[in-house]
Amino acid sequence: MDDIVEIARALSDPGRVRLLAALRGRELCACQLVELLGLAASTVSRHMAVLRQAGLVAARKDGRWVHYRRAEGAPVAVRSALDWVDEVTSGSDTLAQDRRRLEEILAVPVVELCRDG
Amino acid sequence: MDDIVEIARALSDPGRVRLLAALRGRELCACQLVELLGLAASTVSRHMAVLRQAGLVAARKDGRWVHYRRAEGAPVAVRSALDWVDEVTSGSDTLAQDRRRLEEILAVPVVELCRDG
DNA sequence: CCTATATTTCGTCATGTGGCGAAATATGGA
DNA sequence: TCCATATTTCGCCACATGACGAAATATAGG
Repeated sequence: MDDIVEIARALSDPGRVRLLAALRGRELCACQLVELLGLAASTVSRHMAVLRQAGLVAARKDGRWVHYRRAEGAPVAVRSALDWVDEVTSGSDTLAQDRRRLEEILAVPVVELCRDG
Repeated sequence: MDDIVEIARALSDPGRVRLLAALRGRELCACQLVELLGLAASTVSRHMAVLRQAGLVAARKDGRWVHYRRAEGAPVAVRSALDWVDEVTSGSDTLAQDRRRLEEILAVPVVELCRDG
């Protein structure tokens, strides 16, 4: 039961749901996520730690950058939670806006994005 | 998105998950839920208010008693959330214990249960 | 009408959470 | 080696949350 509660807790914040939605089908580095949410890097880092702790996302370190992606081969609780998020977030206006903003972010080289903010 | 977050928040407490699990396939009155969780009546009442606010359960007043049940004909977000809970809680030890305890509680007439606590 | 009782609301307290900036920790490159 | 920079950890503050008991609110029944 604790795992369900932990997963639900991870999903009980708008920022974290936006992060999960952004990570649908792709890998993003921390600075891209910071840019998307418009929060302090430390705050986003904490959010990602919560999502990782719940088993929803995985991290891969590549030099100075950390790339996040959704968990693969995760237990059923996690997988169905992610499916639930996808199913339910399809009609959200905020997330549609995030998707557009993400296109802009992805157009900028990562190095430049991080340096200039 | 707000609805997802609200649902997730409602599920992010062990007591509330236990309440939802107990309400699977049956209606229970407040005092039975109080007895099951072993918390103060006021606390359980607040939990039920949270679950109701999220659209996960409905209440029916019958004289002095209030009977709670899972929401029916609810939006997709709610229905799939409940499915997720059922899917994921099947192997929980705490909830198995709750089911046994619930059998005992159901064996006692409601009037007597409320009066004696 | 008055009492008993089932439930909710309210006030309070301890604890958890989300935000930030500053400091600490890597790592790539000069 | 030393510097720039990407990320995390830490300390702090404001606010949300969960617990309780007491008080308020129904309602059944004498």
